[in-house]
Amino acid sequence: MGSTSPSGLELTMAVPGLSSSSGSEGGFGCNAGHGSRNAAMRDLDMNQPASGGEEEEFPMGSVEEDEEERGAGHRPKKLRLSKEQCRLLEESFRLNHTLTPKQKEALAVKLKLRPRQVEVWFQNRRARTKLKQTELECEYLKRCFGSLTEENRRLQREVEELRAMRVAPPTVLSPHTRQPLPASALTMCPRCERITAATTTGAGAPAARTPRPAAAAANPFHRGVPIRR
DNA sequence: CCGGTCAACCTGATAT
DNA sequence: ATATCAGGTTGACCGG
Repeated sequence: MGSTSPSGLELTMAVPGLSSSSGSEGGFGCNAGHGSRNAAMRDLDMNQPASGGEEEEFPMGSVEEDEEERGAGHRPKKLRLSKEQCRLLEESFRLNHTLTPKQKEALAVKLKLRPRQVEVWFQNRRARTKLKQTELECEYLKRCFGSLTEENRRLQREVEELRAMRVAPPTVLSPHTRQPLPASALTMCPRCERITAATTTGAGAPAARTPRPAAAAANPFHRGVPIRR
């Protein structure tokens, strides 16, 4: 739908290429919710006894009022936290994702909320942060899967081509004995792209090399991987 | 505390 | 302009 995702969650993700956000902006919902949700509209909610003009810092209707409604058997009208309440909650969440009972109490007093409401807010915030993070990880893994699948397909094709070509492995002579080495004893030097005898001492001393076949460019032996048969 | 869920509330799109 | 709808957000609750 049209709504831009408002969840400006601060996410830390152990996923390459997905660095966590700055965390400075936005926070979780509240007035940031639904993109352009304007404050005028928002704070005319049940929290506000319709005070015109400037936003009230901590709209009441949260602490005591809903007790009766709860008793009456239906949910109390939904509380909407003010910008300021959200800001403070976000701020303390940034400092700490969990609250000690003392902190909870203090924050509740400061925000004119019940400690239970503060507690619930933190629980929801943790849960939704985690959810968002999981979604990101999921996206990342999907991309990984995609590129690995593609790579796999490519390699399969290469194997098929190779099989079709039926190329004989190059003959490499031992630098010591001047006798042909078995293919299993050969590796491809990734640096110089030469086939070397794996057993050769003296780092990468290039072995005598047979001339490249015509299709050298496409020669799959030149991939920097050990050559096996 | 967490995960799942409910339900109030909000927004943008579309129909009338 | 207004009503309606679909879908997203978020405060609250429940069971484990």
